[in-house]
Amino acid sequence: MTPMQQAYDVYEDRCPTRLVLDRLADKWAVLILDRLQDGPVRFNHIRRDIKGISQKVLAQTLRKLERNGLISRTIFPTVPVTVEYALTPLGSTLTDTVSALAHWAEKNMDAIFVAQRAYDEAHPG
Amino acid sequence: MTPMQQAYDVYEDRCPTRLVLDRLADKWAVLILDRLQDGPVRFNHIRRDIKGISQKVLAQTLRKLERNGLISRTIFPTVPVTVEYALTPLGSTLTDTVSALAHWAEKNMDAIFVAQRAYDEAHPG
DNA sequence: CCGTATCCCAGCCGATACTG
DNA sequence: CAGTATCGGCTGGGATACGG
Repeated sequence: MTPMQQAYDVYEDRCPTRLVLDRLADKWAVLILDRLQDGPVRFNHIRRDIKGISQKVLAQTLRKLERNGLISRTIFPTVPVTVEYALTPLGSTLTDTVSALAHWAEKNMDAIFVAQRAYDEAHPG
Repeated sequence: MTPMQQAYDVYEDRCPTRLVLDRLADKWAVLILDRLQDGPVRFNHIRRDIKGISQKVLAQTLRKLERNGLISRTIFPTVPVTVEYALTPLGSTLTDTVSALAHWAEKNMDAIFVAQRAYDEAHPG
């Protein structure tokens, strides 16, 4: 049994890899992390930049990322209130790691699309 | 706008990173890929090793991985039939990349759990 | 041995409307 | 500006049963 499998048995739903993957799997999470790489950004600024995300889902996703210590939330008592989101050091190291995955994806996307077409032709219906 | 965001705009649901992430996000996918690292394995062998997965979900997940060219499916016309699943070269390079993520997760799991506890205490209810 | 067919439910996500 | 409340659709996954 490999470490990965053992980890899953031991931690069950607390397997570290699953924990991280579940966070990254959120439809907009990686995009949000990416958006924060250049520095702190306000809520509606993110909303405008990431086209198609709703207020609810943006708030939800930000909460999850915050709860896992990947981003920070800072409130400025202006009128009206201003809130800034930023990568934590932890979140910053994660985006570095995710970049490797993104590079793999870009490098191999053609191979994946070829495989998909081949599979779909070989399995009609 | 960063490359990642642009990629999302251009490819929409065909963004390479999302494509890969969606595959890895399947609850059992990474565990299956991990199980195949030592060589080809038969269906029920995987099922036994990965405790808790149902036949339906195992079959489903294997199909998705196969469609994306990450694993191969070989049928031996024995009686009863034997089927072997194995990592493709493409799948093998992906698991290498995923290992980096798994290492990050293990290395930082404590920090994540601390963040979660802190968040939950700061946000009761 | 290797699957598919069904039914069911929890959770994600979207749209819309409303508030400090 | 930065959210919450509500409703509703869709899909991933679990349980169970059946077929080649």
